[in-house]
Amino acid sequence: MLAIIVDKEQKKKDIALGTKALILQNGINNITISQIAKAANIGKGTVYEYFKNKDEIVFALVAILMQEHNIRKEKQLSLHVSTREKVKSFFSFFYMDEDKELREIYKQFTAIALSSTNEEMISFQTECYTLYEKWMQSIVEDGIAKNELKPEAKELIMGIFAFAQGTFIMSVTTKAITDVKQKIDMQIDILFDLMEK
Amino acid sequence: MLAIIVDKEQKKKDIALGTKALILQNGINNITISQIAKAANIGKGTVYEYFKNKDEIVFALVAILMQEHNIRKEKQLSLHVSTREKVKSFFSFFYMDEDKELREIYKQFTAIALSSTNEEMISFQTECYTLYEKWMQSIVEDGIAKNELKPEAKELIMGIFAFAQGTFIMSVTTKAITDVKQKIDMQIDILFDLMEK
DNA sequence: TAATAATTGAACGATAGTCGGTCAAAATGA
DNA sequence: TCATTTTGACCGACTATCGTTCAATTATTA
Repeated sequence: MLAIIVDKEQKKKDIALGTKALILQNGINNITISQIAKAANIGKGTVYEYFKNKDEIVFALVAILMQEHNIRKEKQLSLHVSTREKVKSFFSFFYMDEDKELREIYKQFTAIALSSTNEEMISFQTECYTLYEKWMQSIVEDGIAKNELKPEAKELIMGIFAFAQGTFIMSVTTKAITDVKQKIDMQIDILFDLMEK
Repeated sequence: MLAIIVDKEQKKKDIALGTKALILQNGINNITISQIAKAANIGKGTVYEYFKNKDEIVFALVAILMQEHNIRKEKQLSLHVSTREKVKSFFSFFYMDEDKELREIYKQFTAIALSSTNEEMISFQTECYTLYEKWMQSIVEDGIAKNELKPEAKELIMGIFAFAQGTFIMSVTTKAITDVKQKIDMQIDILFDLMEK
């Protein structure tokens, strides 16, 4: 009765990852579905069995890479001891060389998320934000419990998240911000100097 | 020698403003050049006499509206006395109802700026950022001179700019941030409580 | 072999961008 | 003043491209 059951989710991942290099090099807006199909070794029509359109491929790709990133990040965070270093390490995504590719995909995804109003994309971003919020809060609460930080720190910390996000966007869209690491680290240092007991 | 001399810059503005409603309602990606031409009461070919593509129209539009906004903002800022209120007022762009339309255009423009690498757009954004940086610094230096603020404030303030930018992006792309005004005002209040002498 | 899943690329439709031509205003000059 | 020339502005039919659909084909399993 049943024929091959292809693991649709796995195949989606394979296709998305197969087009990663192409998307990184040219940007999703500068490549065609035919190119994508060729890169993923499938027919043009097959692309549409798995994705509604080009944007969804970037979405799938960012979701895959983010998930991998989150696993790495969680491990990375556990390596640090001081609250300040944990927080700095958390935001290293925005400048570390090893995350360069993900940043590029994330940039393109942000552009898509800003121009379309896709409920799934919003949910995904919300989930990411909520996860990071959870991490951050546990880091800070830990710091407060250890008597390293003033209680006001809790409110400020999520602000750093928005700050880093904004710094990243501006580093891409202006010439005013060249050294993202310096910018983020400095802000964290100033805030911690104010927040520490 | 010359025939009809149309003020090209003025006409560009007229066309861009003529399509404003259309772009606000549907988003630049969901309208055609033909619709744009019709909205601006010109032929399709004429659009290309003034703009290279659709994205450039959004760029022109955001530039026009930003300029107007900056004039309004400068006046607005002069109405406040306390440094804290000046800073709050500066960022009201991100939530005030009167700036709603500009925010929508700005959102679409940001999406474009993130996906294309257009030197003119980058220059424009850099100029805007530089202008705001100048304003901000003069506000803060004033506060420091009046002995309202600690000298560290200078470094922190531009951080609020990135913070507001990031908050705006996240309010659009997630469900996690609903009240942008509350978020921004709160952050400014906490920071000022720390920065004030 | 039958039934269904998966795949495919040719065909379609939409549209961004081009191009040759038209027009009217301005410049020329007699 | 007025005929002629020049030129900028405007336009929409046309073209090439590309996203998307779908009928036909192939692969797989029972």
